[in-house]
Amino acid sequence: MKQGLLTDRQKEVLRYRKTGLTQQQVADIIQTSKANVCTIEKAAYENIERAKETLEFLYTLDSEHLCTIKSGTDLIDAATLIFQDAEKLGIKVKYNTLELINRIHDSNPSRFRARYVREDVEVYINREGDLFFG
Amino acid sequence: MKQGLLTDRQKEVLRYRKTGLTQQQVADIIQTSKANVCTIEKAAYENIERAKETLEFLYTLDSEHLCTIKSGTDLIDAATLIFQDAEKLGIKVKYNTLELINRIHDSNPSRFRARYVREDVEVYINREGDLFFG
DNA sequence: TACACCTTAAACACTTCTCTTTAACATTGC
DNA sequence: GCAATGTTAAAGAGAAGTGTTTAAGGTGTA
Repeated sequence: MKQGLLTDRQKEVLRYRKTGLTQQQVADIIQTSKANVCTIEKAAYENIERAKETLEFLYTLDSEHLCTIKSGTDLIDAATLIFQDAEKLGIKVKYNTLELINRIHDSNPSRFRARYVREDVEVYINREGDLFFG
Repeated sequence: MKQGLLTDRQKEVLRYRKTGLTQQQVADIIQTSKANVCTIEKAAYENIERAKETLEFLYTLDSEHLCTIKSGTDLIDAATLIFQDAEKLGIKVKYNTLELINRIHDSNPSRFRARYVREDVEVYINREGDLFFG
């Protein structure tokens, strides 16, 4: 079984690139074309994305769906909604309003503009009162 | 491109199993053998491991290993330990104790129960004092 | 012992990923 | 313009992962 998602080739490229080398320089070192370095690097980042998505799924696995924050909602109203729905389930949310709003926003900043939600956000909660946003 | 590392089949099995069903019951529902459910479930957990290893690699790419927080440690003691070890390396941690505890906890809430660590957590630090937990 | 539950190994068809080359296109800075 | 950097698409060979069956081996418990 492969260790991690990244191949040796992909790690090699990422390490060299991290030191500041250009794709061409890396290509010269590992004896291939710069186009290939680009492809390998891209595949590596796609794998990293997939790894993140996988762990997100894990979080939602021991959580249950709490509510959906509809597009256009004000973040402050969203927080109120979350507290209400959590209370219905008898779960105490681990965060206060300010922390909660920051957490929602940080989960994927591009989904918000100013205080407003731009696209539906699914909210999950576990028994400890942790929240996840999908 | 597949979304995440897990196949639909693997997620399906994990979800059913999470509800408490036996492998045989899941097998009946998804119309296959219990041996196959076992195989799929195992593959799913291997994929989850690989996802974790992948992100660990990412952290280590521009960070170095700082310490390991042992299972059973109190989060407050963990924070103290981190500050001490960072000082040994001559690196100033970017966070105060409260922020630090929140960051550790948020890195993967399921690894904690109340103030205690449920499984070992690897801690990485970079020259800017950013912390990562694997 | 018998039963329910879980795990493992081998084998197979099938699909997907990986690395590679080649050739073209986009962006930036001189 | 042109040189350097990075990106993309198409195509192919080889490698790796997936779901499946069958058959055997564990573990725990009534």
